[in-house]
Amino acid sequence: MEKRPCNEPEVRKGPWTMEEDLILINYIANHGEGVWNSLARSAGLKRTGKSCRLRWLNYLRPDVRRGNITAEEHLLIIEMHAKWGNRWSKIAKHLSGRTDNEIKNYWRTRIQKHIKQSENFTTLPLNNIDQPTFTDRVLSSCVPADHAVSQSYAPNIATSSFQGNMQNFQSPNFPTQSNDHNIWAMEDFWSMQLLH
DNA sequence: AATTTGTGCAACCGCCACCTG
DNA sequence: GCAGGTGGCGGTTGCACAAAT
Repeated sequence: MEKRPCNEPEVRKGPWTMEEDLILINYIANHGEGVWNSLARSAGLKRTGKSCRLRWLNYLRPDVRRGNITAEEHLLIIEMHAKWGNRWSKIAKHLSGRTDNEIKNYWRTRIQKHIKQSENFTTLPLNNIDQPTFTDRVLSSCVPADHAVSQSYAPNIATSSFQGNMQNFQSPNFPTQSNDHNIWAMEDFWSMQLLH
């Protein structure tokens, strides 16, 4: 057993449970946001204020959108990152319902990875590059629409038992498939982003 | 079928700026 | 002006799951 000073409150870390989510949502519904440390204490959560704030802003807020980044959002992220660099919160403000954390993850896992791959390709002698194959790689490596729909869509919220417990709580809207309208080819994105 | 490797993402950490007494 | 508390931000880590072997 770990020893902890007896006057130091127990602090939970790691993944949030459904019960904790419910407590936080209900508390905020009744008392509003703000002063996160005292909120955590008052709500009876064994979490830091920071942890509560992060959980609320990134996952529990009713207006948070999760799931696939649309083609339009993808373009915006690239444009704004070119303009502002890693100012994720600033970028997130221009993508309604998206969080800085989500954009940051998206950039690192999809876009940055792709750019690295492309850099490796460009270091090859030109006559070694099979152009169609290169294009295929670009197309397949980072297509927003290829995300599994709701692949990780707020699993706690998505469960029916959770929704059953949540009166007056609107679950976030699923983003519409970008392919339903406005079809973009990845060449459009990367020609804009990589070639200048 | 079992194991290893790669990937995506939720959550934490550390730093800094701002506010208040 | 200073110290302590708090919020906000970007970077990093750890874990679960998928894909490859």
